[in-house]
Amino acid sequence: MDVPGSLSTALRRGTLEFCVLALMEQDEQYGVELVRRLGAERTLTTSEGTLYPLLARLRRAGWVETTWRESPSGPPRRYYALTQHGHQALRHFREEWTSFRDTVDRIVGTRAA
Amino acid sequence: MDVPGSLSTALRRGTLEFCVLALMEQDEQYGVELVRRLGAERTLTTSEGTLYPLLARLRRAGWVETTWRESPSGPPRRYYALTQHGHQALRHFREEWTSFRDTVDRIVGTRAA
DNA sequence: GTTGGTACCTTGCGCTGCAAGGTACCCTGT
DNA sequence: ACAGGGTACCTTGCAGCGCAAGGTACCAAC
Repeated sequence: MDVPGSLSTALRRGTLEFCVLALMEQDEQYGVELVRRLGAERTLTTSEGTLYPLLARLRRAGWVETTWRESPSGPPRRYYALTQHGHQALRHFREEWTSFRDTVDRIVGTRAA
Repeated sequence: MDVPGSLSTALRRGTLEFCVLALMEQDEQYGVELVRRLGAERTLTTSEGTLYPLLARLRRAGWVETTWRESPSGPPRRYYALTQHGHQALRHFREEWTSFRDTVDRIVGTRAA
């Protein structure tokens, strides 16, 4: 499928994970809310089929902890919050991303003004 | 393997392809030379096992054309040059990348100064 | 008690980067 | 002539991630 969005799809790889961490940095978040917030970003729009396996990986990596909480209306939600390792991973990503971004900008000639 | 480079590995996905196109934008290039030039970029270092399949995809996509040329010393080289479709794809990527980059910068808080 | 909304998760697929391995050309030295 | 090292091309099999599609379950309202 070469739909226009497929380019973004490839770009998301390896980045989405840390965007999700960043979204949980301030306050704990639950799955559907994360899908909604990512959906608000054209280039990060994704589906539950992507997000839940991703969240499971974050849990297995020890980067997030989860807590079940009642919902004001509807089934209970599983809330995700960063652990210390999660904060550390996010810091590491920020360095790695900055370096990567600058390199790509230089090579493809899209350096920010 | 969680070697430090594995983070970059994931980031490369979907970007490396267009960095290669950009490297061929001015002058035609051959495989080993591309590996060398990418190797000079810490965050883009890759191997022939990555590059040759990638170049084959670019050819199949009609983004590049190739020409065999004699080498001053050693076996002949296959040179790659962008087609019109290749230039178009690169232009499209520049827009997509810029948008993606800005979104990630905003969300993870790494906006360029 | 059925319908619609919310919320969680899994399965199977395709694509891409990688390590490792393989083939072949060319020059130099013996 | 031929062995060895450098150069150059390419393939195979594996692993990881995003995705579409499908599945389960809770809750409120009618």
